Amino acid sequence: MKNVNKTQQIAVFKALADPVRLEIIQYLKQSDHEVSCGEVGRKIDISKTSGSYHFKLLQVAGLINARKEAREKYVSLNQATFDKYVTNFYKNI
Amino acid sequence: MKNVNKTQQIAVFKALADPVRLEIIQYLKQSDHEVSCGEVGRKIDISKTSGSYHFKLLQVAGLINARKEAREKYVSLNQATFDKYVTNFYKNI
DNA sequence: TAAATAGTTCAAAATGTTTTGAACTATTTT
DNA sequence: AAAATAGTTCAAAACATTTTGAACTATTTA
Repeated sequence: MKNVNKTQQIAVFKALADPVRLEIIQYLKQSDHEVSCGEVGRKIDISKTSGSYHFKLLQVAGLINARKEAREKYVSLNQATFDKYVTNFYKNI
Repeated sequence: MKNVNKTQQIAVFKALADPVRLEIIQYLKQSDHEVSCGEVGRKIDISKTSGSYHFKLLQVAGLINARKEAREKYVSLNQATFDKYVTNFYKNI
């Protein structure tokens, strides 16, 4: 695999292989600006503990950018990771 | 998600989220012609039971085409599925 | 026709992931 | 200062995936 880290490649696909996380990603894409974890969690109706778990996984995979401001954590999609590990996956195998 | 089946979308990412299956896919891509399950299994050194399990998952996800000829099963990548569910994923969210 | 080969199926064991609730930290509001 | 809000951490429970070996079917070779 060209230029990609195999461990991250698998973390990316694992992160995408879940309906809750796909909903999160969907919401973040259509928001197209930073939103708080709480806002996302409310919209897709998951507990805050579960949200915390899923946001962490997405973050470790590099699929989201996260920034903590005071009490709140703001997240947005990291397009570069999608490009490198998803969009260009087939080409780079 | 535009034009994609959510259940298949998740099956695709689950199928890709495993090191053994990534090796299989890698081998199939560089072979660029049909190869038997046995040949792949030998190259990446997995038991035939395990191979059978992984090839089935790839097949159910639509990522490989499979054809049984007599004793042997020949497989190849299904590029259309990669295009639709992986390469175009971000665009279609 | 017996033995070998390719692959599948099944159930059990081993591993890994996700959800839950309680307890926690840090910040903001009353 | 107390209460409320946003999010994290932890351990346990619930659930899902993967590996293993034995038994099986079907085909080919000796």
